[in-house]
Amino acid sequence: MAEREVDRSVSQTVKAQLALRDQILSGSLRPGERISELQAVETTGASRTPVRMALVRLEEEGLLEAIPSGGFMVKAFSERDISDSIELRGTLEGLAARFAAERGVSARELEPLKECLAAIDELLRQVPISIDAFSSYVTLNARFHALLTELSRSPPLIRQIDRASALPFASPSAFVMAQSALTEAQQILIIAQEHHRVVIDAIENREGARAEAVMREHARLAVRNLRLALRNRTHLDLLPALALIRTATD
Amino acid sequence: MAEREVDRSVSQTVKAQLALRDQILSGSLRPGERISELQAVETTGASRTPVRMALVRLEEEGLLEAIPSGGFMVKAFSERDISDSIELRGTLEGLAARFAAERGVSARELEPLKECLAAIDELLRQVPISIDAFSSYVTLNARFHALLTELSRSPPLIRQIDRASALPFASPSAFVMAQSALTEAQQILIIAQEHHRVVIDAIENREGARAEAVMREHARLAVRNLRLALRNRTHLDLLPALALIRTATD
DNA sequence: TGCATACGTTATGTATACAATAGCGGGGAG
DNA sequence: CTCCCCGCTATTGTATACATAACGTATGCA
Repeated sequence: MAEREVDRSVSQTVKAQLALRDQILSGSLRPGERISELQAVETTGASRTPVRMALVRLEEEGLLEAIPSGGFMVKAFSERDISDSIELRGTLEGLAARFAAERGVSARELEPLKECLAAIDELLRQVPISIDAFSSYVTLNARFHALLTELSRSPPLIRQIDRASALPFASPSAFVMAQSALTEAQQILIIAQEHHRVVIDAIENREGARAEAVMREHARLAVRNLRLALRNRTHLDLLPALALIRTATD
Repeated sequence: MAEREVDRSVSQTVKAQLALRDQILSGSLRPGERISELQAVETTGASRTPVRMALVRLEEEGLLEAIPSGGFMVKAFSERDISDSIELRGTLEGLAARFAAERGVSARELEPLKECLAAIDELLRQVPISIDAFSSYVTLNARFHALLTELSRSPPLIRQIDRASALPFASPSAFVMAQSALTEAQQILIIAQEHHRVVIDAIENREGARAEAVMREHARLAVRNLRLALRNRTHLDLLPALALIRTATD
């Protein structure tokens, strides 16, 4: 271990996990490909023990699959898997929105969400939206959804939604992007923004059923757009997550 | 490792995971208590590496919580956490039922579910139900729910439901039991059985919305019964899972 | 020529040794 | 008497050595 550079600021396990996840999502490791521990040790700089812990975590996270005879391989997802995951996440977010509405949320708690909303409005104002602005949108959208989830005040639900979001394709906005050119995508984002606005309103007025319904519709919109996107296959380069789709069988 | 008895039929990691889960659910390890690796090594018979892997898996499973300064502790759950988890699971099962209904299921696939149903009917016929019969019921009920989940044909959803069920309190029937004496519990089981029957019927007739609704109602019933059960505190000895409730704050 | 078996290589599963850190207890000083 | 600091101990994080099983290849026999 003479030349091994050890970064003590973060644990080796976390470092390995991040590095491996990166490799998977960037496509360096292809779906179905077996992950060699030895190779992972070389590329991550950690030793076998933390690498193995990282592999276990990534398996639980859903990115890897255990091979019966031993070791792990990168999981492959069908288009159906991905659209189901989006709907799944939407269903859970719907529950979160309902919990938030039923349990009551103070105006102060809604503040950050409204700020988020305003920031997104600002981004969507420019037509056509720029790539940079779109990238900001993705971040803000993720923030909005995370904040919304928090409003449920339900740790088990929040945890589960995190898990469902772990697979990167759970970010609906990225798929919207895939659909077509930016100007067309923007129209869809504007509809999505409308959903965001409605869910806030429903929560404010403590209308649980409406809050839930709109989040589910929100996900259904994302699924429809994913379908279209995969037909068109434009801007797919913006979607590292789609590198995980390799299976033809559905 | 002279005296170490190694059972080569299952991996040490799995063995350790099962043993630790058992200790947690049986209450040998109390919520909030730190799990010592060394101690776990002694009680499980595996060495530190597989024990650590097991701990990571149990953390991902939700039974353990990582301590910032290192190590793991047994997670504690509030009553709210548990009822939310039941509702969460019911929501996911509702989605599964809807998928099954919408995507279509052959009569042959429904066969095992109907057998399960019949077996449960048989058990419920004797009044009052015996403890043994109740125990069989728990098994059969779990089987029914697992089969139903499978019908969705959606690997991501199935996976997520498994995760949501990992926490043992997700088994609604066990909570029903907690409510009161067996004869009273039996009445509730009969209602639950009616739900089972309706969901099968809805799936057969491809009524997605109805299938989903009944599963959610099924979960809501379980939540109501949990609330009652915790007021009455009878038969709690049948509920090892409740050993996980320790927090007074909700 | 093709298949089966045996051997070797390689990778994973397991165990343990080593390193570092956090928590605790004791002792000293204010 | 109390509080703070230093050092020790116990426990986790990391690295590596060892065991074992699987896969591939080569060789021999049918």
